[in-house]
Amino acid sequence: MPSLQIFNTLSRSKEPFVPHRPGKASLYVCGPTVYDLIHIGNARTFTTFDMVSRWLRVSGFDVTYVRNITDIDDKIIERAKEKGVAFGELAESMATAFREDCERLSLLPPDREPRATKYVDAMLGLIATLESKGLAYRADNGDVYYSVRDFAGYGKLSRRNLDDLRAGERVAVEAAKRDPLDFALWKAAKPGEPSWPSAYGAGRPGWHIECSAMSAGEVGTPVDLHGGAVDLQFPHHENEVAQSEGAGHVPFARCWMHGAFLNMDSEKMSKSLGNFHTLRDVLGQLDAVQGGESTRFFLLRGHYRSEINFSWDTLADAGNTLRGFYTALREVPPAPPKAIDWDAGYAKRFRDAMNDDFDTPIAFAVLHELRTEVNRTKSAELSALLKALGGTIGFLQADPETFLQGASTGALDVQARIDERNAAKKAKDFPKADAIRKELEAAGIVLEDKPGGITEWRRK
RNA sequence: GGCGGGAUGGCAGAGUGGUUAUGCAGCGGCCUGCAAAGCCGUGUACGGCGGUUCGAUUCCGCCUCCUGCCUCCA
Repeated sequence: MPSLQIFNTLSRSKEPFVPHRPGKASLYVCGPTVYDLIHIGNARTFTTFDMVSRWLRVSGFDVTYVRNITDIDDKIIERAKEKGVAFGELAESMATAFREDCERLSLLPPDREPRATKYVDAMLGLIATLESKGLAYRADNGDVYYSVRDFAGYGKLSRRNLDDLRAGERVAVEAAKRDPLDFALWKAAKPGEPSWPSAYGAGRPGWHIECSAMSAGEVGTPVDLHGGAVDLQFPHHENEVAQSEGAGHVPFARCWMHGAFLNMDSEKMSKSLGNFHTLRDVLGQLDAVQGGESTRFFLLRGHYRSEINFSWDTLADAGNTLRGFYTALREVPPAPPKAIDWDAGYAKRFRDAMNDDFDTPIAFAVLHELRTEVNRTKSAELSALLKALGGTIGFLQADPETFLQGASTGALDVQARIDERNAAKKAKDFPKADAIRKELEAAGIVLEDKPGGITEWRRK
């Protein structure tokens, strides 16, 4: 049986997944900085790792999934100031919004969701260790920096040569740094800013140190899998490695996973380009019942290491495809669930695809073939298998009728109109029956006459 | 300047040295009072130029174009 293979950024190749402790799997994902609502690109990354954590569990691992919340950071301070609220208040409200957003996409809550503000002591401990090893220094401005050139392995994750980097090209270099590439571990507090007491004076943690501290604190080192989107590869993850391994946690992570971007019109989303959608914007345009899973499907039907392009058309396309699955489940009600036999047929092919670096496009192709066979054979067993396989990565668990009928039809009493139409049909008044069909279609409702005089309906 | 990803049929999206996934949309057929759903059938697409090969979309070289990172970034 081919075991799970994962593309490791460290080696730039697929490797068998072998956790540090047999049977256990630890997964640490860099979570949101809670200064604003998440956008559809963030949603892609979190959905990817939700899929990963589910598949690890299905594969039999005892999984500990950690996804932190960064609730102290420059952007939070800045945004809170603009809004005239305490930084903690803003962080709390955005964390709540994040939780709601995750639910809409059927993201399971992680096992642990540590917050940076609860880890300040651990971060300071780490900084002290780095200082004692000569890897950190206190600068004249009160900040504490990591001395990048003193860590021999710097650049090994992102494959960068220190001398090739163009530090300061886009952002002014802080004058207090010994080397432009050094990064802040601890920032001295400016007046009015939130701060914590420390041996370096009042201040707050730098951006990268929290993940080093929280990962080690929650699951120890090495963590089996550490994930995020590609943009975190450098500098964030590179700096995490420098901090943790510099402090003696070697290796910090056994396998690094990086998800590709979701683009807008083939370009990276960014606020300055104005091509930016929050997840809420997107879901707000979609059917309230179908939108969440349709979006999840849209996000996972491409491979996680391939870029995907956002457009309303492809989103709608994903929704159509998903409806096809639910139609099959409606027409052929699944038999009671039972354990999946992974050693044969569709399940084996599905598993082999997922085990090949989470190849969801192939996995869905298998599901499509299974769907066709369900429709052809009307087998309740196969229908149950379809639902079960979909369920392993968080799909097809809704009631088919509920899903297909979508959100509220408002004041329209669909069933009353169907009854009227059926009466007309019985009286052979086909013009009237067709008029009712057209009227409902104009309202976005499609009627499907079934044998035995039953009429079902669904959202167009 | 350094390092990286990619160009596949109308769209989305895999994969492979030769039988060229899968889906959505379209078209034809069956079914239906008409539809819808479903099933069946249908589309010889792999950026350009060379090379290796009996044979390349798949390997190699060059070129063109798109795109990412180089301390805000999912």
